[in-house]
Formats: sequence, structure tokens, C-alpha cells
Amino acid sequence: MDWTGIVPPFGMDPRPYSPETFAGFKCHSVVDENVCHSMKDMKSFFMEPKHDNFAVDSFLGLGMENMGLISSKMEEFSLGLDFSFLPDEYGGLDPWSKQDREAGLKPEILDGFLDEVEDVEHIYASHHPPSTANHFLPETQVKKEVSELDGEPYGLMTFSTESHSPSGSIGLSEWSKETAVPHAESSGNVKDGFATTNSNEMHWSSYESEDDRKPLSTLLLGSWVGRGRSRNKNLLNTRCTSLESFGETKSCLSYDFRPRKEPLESTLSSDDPITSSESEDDKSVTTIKSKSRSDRRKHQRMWTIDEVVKLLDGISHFGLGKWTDIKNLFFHSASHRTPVDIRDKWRNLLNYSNKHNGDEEGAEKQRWSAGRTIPKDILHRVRELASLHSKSLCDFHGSSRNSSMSRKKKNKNKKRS
DNA sequence: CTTAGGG
DNA sequence: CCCTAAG
Repeated sequence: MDWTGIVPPFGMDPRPYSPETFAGFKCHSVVDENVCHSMKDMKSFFMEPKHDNFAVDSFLGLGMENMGLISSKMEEFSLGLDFSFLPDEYGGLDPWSKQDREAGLKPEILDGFLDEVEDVEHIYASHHPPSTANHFLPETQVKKEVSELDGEPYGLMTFSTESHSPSGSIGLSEWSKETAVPHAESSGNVKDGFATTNSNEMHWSSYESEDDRKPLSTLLLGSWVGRGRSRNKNLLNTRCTSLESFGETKSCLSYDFRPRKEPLESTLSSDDPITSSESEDDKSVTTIKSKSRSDRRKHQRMWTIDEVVKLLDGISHFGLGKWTDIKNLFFHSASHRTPVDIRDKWRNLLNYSNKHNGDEEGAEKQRWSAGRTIPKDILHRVRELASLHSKSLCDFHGSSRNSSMSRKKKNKNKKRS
């Protein structure tokens, strides 16, 4: 594809599209090369180390801590897309050989692959600090990008122009409504639709006109296979807009990685066919999700001994109860390990230390996860901190934020008592 | 949102 | 690890 005159999204390089694998799924020819390119962009987004992502970082203008959102969304995502179902004529671009298609990712293969990787986020988790941000692309940036694309016949849709919207609408909707559709209307040849997702498939229902709410045709865009332990595989909310103009078909796909908050409180106006169809989409997604709500539990991650040390350091540093501070300072790079997780771990450690109070002092096992035995020094520190805080709690007046002083102060208190 | 507590 | 009540 000729990228001349088209602004590459996210500062990515406009190299020609080539088949790529990303996070365990191969990028087939989906709708057109734009989507694939977006996926390639996604790959570099997630896989590349922080220092290689200056362009992206600065473009987003949010700092890399917001990338944690994407990480977590990808964790929710945990899907592999297999678009080999896609008809050849759709999009008219098939960079894959027939073998590629046939060999394309079978669910079992993908599943095995993902299991081997164990957790996709391991690949990039270290690069992306956690975030509580609600969005990773400001709306202004979306608009800016759209305006830059304005004037092109049909530009390119990036995978993630998700704008912040408390109501739960998706950024692409606005893009479609404000830019894409007007363009298409002027050309008089619109084929708009929406992608619906069920448990493992994505369909694209197209509409001939806005009056007609009934899908003219439903096309199976693809299916995804969930990872073994992954839950919430239905959280992916995909939206597709296909537009024909000048004899070309340009299509957009967007992915909503945000987890559905239920109950879904999005009150969308139903006079808009696009929006209303989306709300239908949301409904189905929500229904399906509530079904598979049993496996809500996150993949259990073993605490390493290093993490425990960091936890103890954090408690020594900030004091008990400052779980958020501890998280921010000592577990900033760990996208998992929420403050609650850290607190829970401390609770467990405390229980353990109380349980094994006097026994097996001499048996110091260095194997942590294998022997399931907490090293002696760790246990010692746990008891130290525990007794420290239980005793110095009474005469501890404020200034718990004073981290530089708190430790010495507490140590003093301990020695005093 | 952050913590504490119970499940 | 999840959920929720309470501040």
C-alpha cells in the first residue's frame, strides 16, 4: 500500500504491511490492510521496550504509566483472532498464501502457544507500569488525528482511537459518525454496519440504509479462541465500519479493551442506528459475560521471594496500611499486585508467621516456591514488623507519611519497648 | 479512591 | 484472589 499522504497513526513507520504475529495470534487479512497494520502497530506498542516507544509515548502525551491500561486490557483480551474465515473478496487483499491460511492458527495450536507463553502480559508487563487511568488516548488527540485524515478518501483507522467516555461509548463511534459517515454519505455509497461478538465469533452485520434496521447481510468476520484460563473472553467489543467509495472498500475495525462494567449504564440515544446497534451489541455482550462470570478469578501469580522482600521493605518504609504507597513505590512496575493484593499477602505472611512461631528454626529452606517454606530471615522480618506495629501503634501520632523518618522512629520504638 | 475484613 | 462495606 502506498502510504503517501496518509498520516501514520501513533508515529509508526509507514512500511508496507506484512503478515505479523502479535501476542499469540497471527494477523490475517482481516478487512483490509489498515487493520492489519494496526495490529502490527499494536505489536510494537506492546512488545517494544519503553525507550523504543518515544514516538508513541509522546504522541499519547500521557506517559507510559497509562500503558498499563493497555496491558490490563490485553490481559482481558487474551484472545487470538483467526480471520481465515474471511472471504477473499472482502477487502480484496490477501497477503497470505494458501498454506498460511490453512496453516493459520488453529485454536488448539494457539491455545498451546499461549499456554507456553503462560501469560502474554509477561512479555510486556515489565515495560508498562500500572495505571488507574481511564483512557489512554485523549479525545483531542483523536479529533486531531481525524482532522488530519480529513481530506483523504478514506483514511486509515487506527486500532485504538478510544476516547474517554464515561457513558461507555467507543471512540470509533464518534469517528465514524463525524468523519467517516459524512464522507460516505457524500459519495452516496454507504455500507455501514456493526460487529457483533458472541462467545467465539465476530459477525459483521451491514445495513443498506439507515432506515432499515434489519441487517442486509451478516458476515462472519472471524472467530477468536480464548486462552485456557482466560476469562471474560467476551469483553472484546469490536466495531466495524465499512465504506465504499471510489470503487474502493475501506473498513475500520476498532477494539474496545475496556472491561464491561456491569450493570451497563450506558444510556445511548436510540435514534442513531449506529449507536443503537451498538447498545444491542453491548446487551448481548453483557448477557454472555454474566454467563461466564463464574471464572472471574485472575490467574494466580506466585509471589516471588523478591516481591516479599519488597513488600517488607515497603512496610518498613511507609508503615502498615499504606498499601497504595507501597504499591506505587515498590511495585510500580508490577501491573498486577494491586494494593489489596499486597495487603493480602501481608496478611498471609502474618498468619504464617503466627502459625510457625517457634518450630523449625533450624530448618532454613532456601527453596521458596518449591518447598513452600518461607525463608527464616523473611519470617523474622515479618515478626519484627508485626510486633513493631502492634506495639508502636498506640503512641504513633500521624506523620506516617514521613517515610524517611518512620522506619528509624519505629525501630527506636521497638528497641524502647 | 483507599482500607479493612470476610469469603 | 474476589467482593464489599466503610471512611
